[in-house]
Amino acid sequence: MDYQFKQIEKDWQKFWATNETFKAEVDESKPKYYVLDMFPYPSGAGLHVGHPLGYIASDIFARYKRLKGFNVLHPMGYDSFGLPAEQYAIQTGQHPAKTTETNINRYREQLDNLGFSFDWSKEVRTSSPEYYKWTQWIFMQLFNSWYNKETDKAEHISTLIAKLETIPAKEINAVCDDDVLPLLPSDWSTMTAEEKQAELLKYRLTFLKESTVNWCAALGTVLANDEVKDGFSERGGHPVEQKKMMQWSMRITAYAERLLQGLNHIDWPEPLKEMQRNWIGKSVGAMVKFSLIPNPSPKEKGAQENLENLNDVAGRRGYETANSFAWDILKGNSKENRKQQTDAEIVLWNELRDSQTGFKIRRQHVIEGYIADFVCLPKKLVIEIDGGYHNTVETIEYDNQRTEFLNKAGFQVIRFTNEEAINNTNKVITTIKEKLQASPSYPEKAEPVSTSTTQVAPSPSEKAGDEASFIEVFTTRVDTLYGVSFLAIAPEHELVASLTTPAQKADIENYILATKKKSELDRMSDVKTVSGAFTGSYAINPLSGEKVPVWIADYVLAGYGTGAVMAVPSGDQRDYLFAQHFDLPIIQILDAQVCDKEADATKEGRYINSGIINGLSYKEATQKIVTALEEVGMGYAKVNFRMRDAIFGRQRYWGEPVPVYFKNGLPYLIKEEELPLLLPEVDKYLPTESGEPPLGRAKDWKYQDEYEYELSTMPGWAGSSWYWYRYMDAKNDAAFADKDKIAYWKDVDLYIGGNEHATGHLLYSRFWNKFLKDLGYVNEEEPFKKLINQGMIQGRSNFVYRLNYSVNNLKENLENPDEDLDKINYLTQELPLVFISYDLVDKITNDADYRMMTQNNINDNLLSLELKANGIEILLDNENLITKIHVDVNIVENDILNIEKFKASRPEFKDAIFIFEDGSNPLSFGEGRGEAKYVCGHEVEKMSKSKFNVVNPDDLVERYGADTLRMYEMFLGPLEQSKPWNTNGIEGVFKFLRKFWKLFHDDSFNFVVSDEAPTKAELKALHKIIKKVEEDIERFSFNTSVSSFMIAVNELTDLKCNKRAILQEMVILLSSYAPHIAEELWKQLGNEEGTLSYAQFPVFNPEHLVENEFAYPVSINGKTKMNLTLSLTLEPVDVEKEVLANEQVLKYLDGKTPKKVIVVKGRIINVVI
RNA sequence: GCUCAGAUGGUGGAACUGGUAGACACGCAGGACUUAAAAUCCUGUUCCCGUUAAGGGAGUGCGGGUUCGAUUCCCGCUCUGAGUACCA
Repeated sequence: MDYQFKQIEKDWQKFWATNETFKAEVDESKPKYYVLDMFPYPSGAGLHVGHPLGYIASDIFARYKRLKGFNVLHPMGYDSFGLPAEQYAIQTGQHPAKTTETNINRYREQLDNLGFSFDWSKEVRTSSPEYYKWTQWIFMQLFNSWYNKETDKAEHISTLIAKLETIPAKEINAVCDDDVLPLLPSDWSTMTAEEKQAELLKYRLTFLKESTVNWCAALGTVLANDEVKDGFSERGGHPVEQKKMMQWSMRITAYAERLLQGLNHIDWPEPLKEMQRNWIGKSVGAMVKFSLIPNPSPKEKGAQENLENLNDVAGRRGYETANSFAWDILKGNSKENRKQQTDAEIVLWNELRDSQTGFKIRRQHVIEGYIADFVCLPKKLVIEIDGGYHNTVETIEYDNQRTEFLNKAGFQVIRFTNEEAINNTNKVITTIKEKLQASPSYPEKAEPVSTSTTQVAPSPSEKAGDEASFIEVFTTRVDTLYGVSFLAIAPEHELVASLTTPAQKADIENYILATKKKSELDRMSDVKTVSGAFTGSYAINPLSGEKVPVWIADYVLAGYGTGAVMAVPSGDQRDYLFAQHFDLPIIQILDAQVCDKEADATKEGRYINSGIINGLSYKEATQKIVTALEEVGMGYAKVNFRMRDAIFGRQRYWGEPVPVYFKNGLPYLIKEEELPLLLPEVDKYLPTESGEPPLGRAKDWKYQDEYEYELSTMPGWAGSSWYWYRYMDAKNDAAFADKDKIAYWKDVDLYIGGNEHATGHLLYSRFWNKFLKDLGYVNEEEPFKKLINQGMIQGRSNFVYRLNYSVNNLKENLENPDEDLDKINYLTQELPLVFISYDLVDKITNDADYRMMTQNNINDNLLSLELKANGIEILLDNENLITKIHVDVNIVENDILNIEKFKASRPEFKDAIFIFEDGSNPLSFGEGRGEAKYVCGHEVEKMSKSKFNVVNPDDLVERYGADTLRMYEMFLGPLEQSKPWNTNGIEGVFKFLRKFWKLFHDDSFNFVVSDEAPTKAELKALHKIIKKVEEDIERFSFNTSVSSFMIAVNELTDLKCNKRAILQEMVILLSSYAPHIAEELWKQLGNEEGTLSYAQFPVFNPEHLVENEFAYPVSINGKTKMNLTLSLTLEPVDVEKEVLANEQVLKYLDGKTPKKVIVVKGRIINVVI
């Protein structure tokens, strides 16, 4: 019989399932090997042709390792909690468990179709209670643990309590929240149980904390940072906003350093490791304090706090802000000022008080951060008396700004000098009276006290008295400290208000406003524009003592480091641009630095202009500066991480319930024996009316009928962060996996999956693994020793090109317009669509003659004589000539459209006509005459239903069989490389398998294998492929071994080889790639059924490849000219003699003597002339 | 912008430590078998010059370099893809 792949594949899939051929149990006599695929989320769409790529590769490897004598664990399961099932549940009311079950069954069917050697007895589903019981259990362990920096590992919370009982909390070296109390053992002992519980929460590895989260209202859930793209949810593209919520978090930051270091010891693709490094974002640097120079106007100290209210007074509504606090301070200041009045003020006050002018005048009155000497509110007139010091350029400038500001606020300002007020009091009073009378009246407004309290107000201690005396910055280049020419702080920085001098108030205010208006997106896309504003304040460089200005700039992020940077224009490009733009100094600090055009961040050379480090190198300088800073208490070395703690709660139904209940607002774990905490039933999968998560709908769902359970569920990554351990012992009821089994299987030797998990799953998994190791439950520091990212399979879309035309029905030419028009409409409606072959698209677009010819042709063929007689004409639409339409790739073969199927695919295509590729016959009807073909265009796009480019593996299995599909997917190219799917080459692989089958059978398909001894050539062909396949699999180069198989089979076919000694070995070699056909032939060869999977991989014998002759390529000056067959026993010297004696070579030499002859034995000969 | 990966015929790709570039396969062209089609088999297929042949020349994104010899190593550039986003 011919190669009957359908029957063969069905039979063997059944055999493997019934006999549990691939069941793996602990077997100390064999070395273990663990091959794992990143487990799938069973979506409703099923598998497309891209999904199995990694599974096929891992399956080949697993089967290969079995043949090599390893005990292979190769399991599969489902990450079955997740959003899509829940979305579907919300839409249809179906329980997500039900749809999940349906989807899993479909996945399983598709996977079974491909002949994978999974040990299905170990299948897991994260959504089954037997599984999530242990996810909850691990959560409880995390809750009961803290991170001890001294031992550098997680420990049970009891060791922390023991410490709190004996030593001050300050001496405990823990990773914890910022706000832990500085407790003494005596404090701890007097605390109530609840107070203790509240305090311990700040140390636990999973903890409740108010966090800013990415809230997606449309999805009704919180998203992780990596689920948000440009302010929109990755899934569904809904807007995401920042919202403060009480959230469960995981203290992954405790492991930042270990997660980083671990990367150096695992065999993962470099880009993936790089992504994790970036994500962790370690920067080694120093904290440096810059002292602030007190504000130039102590009189108005504190006034600036009220800055933001300016907008209200000026009639512009700014953002809401709070400043009752500032108001109080200012009032305090103004009272202070009244006690210290100048003589001039006293004189004037005597004339102005008690409405002597006819208007009520107030003195030392606060107007939006300024204290006016006198003011008449109903007339909005300010009277200022300038003291003796009001004569320098600066103070004049200052006064002008002050006037300008008050004008903006709607006030008129008149000024008198001290002298005028004292010596010419009457004249001054008259002027004031005149001014008052001339001014329009305004209703007197209430004192401007804002009531809003949303803005974070600095704490009182920061403001009054010791108001921030320094700015702290984080820097990774502390060696550049002498190159600092300004400080830049984030516009949101808490010191902005107090640093701003009155003169700069308007500038700063406008800048902050402008910054706020810019959306996140603008700020990201508009990186190049330099912007900022000067606060008017100065700070002091702690080592050089230089005075540097403090600016605000939006390139400084409030959320990173301290929200302030020391700007070194010579070494940092952003600082450089900023300095250039605002004309700030650029100080060169290294002799090797070139910074006349742009910043140069070099660490090379010796320091200049750098005080104590002049002449030193980078390393010495860094050390010296840190030491110097530490000595004066102005800085210290510090490591910063970008990674934040992971938020661990989702306001969702379809996830693991958190095993926690609340008593008096504090969280407590349920008892371990109460696990699993089952997901309760709810009537709807939506939030409650009060905005609580769906679990809030569960009826009578209370712990011990009394206490509220936690209502959020765990995020998608919870279940997948430890699943590889569950596979080791999937059914265990007493532990997440048995200790002995964990000790045997250890870790995953080969992990294959897509790189979309780079910073999510793979980081969290490593974190949980390290945690479980700290507690002694597992033994390996890293869970996935080797990891391969399979490339994405993209779609390859096909297109047809519709020619657009219109009908010109010369209505006015008709004899009987109404009647004829009906007829015409009827007839023209029948006109078919016209499609033009892809290779003619350019021609018809650019070639007017061809276009005209085509139009005539269409007219001739499509219009009846009657219509033509009536002046009806078809006109090509030159404006919009061609419409490109996606066509289902499944009715296109090698870019040639199957016209029959195309016509049947949609009613409007039924009568379509085609302009075929041959062009000689520009318009062809029907099925294509003779050789005519309709060629489709193509493009690489995402594989998706809407693009009609989805290829379903089931269809290909149906047509060619699983073995062919498996080999073809590998044949497509290197596993790691992304590539578009194209079914075009699959025939070649199918032919190969049939050819292989034929080696065992005669022309009438009778099984004919001979027991004769193989020839030398046959052995050579065999051992060549043994070597090649072994090498290829070991380096995961599956595509090249498929080619080699083809070469081997071609060779054996040419040799007409049907020797058992060769073919049986070939069967074993091929069995990991094409297991079904191999099993069938193995059986036909007379072997026991099912033993193939555990047969011995053929042993390579190099003797069979030894040659005694070699056809040396001979090059003249490096260009290959000819081949020369010589014995391999000849040494280079003799080879050279032979070469130079050769006639052909002499011809090339053309009488010249070669300068040099290079001979590489068994490789090449090169003659240099 | 930064980081990483990549660029080879009409197409997918091969060439592993520098040693015959284009293996293997698809497609295409021609042929055999067939009443015909499918299937199968055979031949050719990097480009250019040479009618055929013999033969010659160019050629692995571009420009240089190292070398007897470079797809492979080095320097500079262009383009494509991925990740990241003002991280101090």
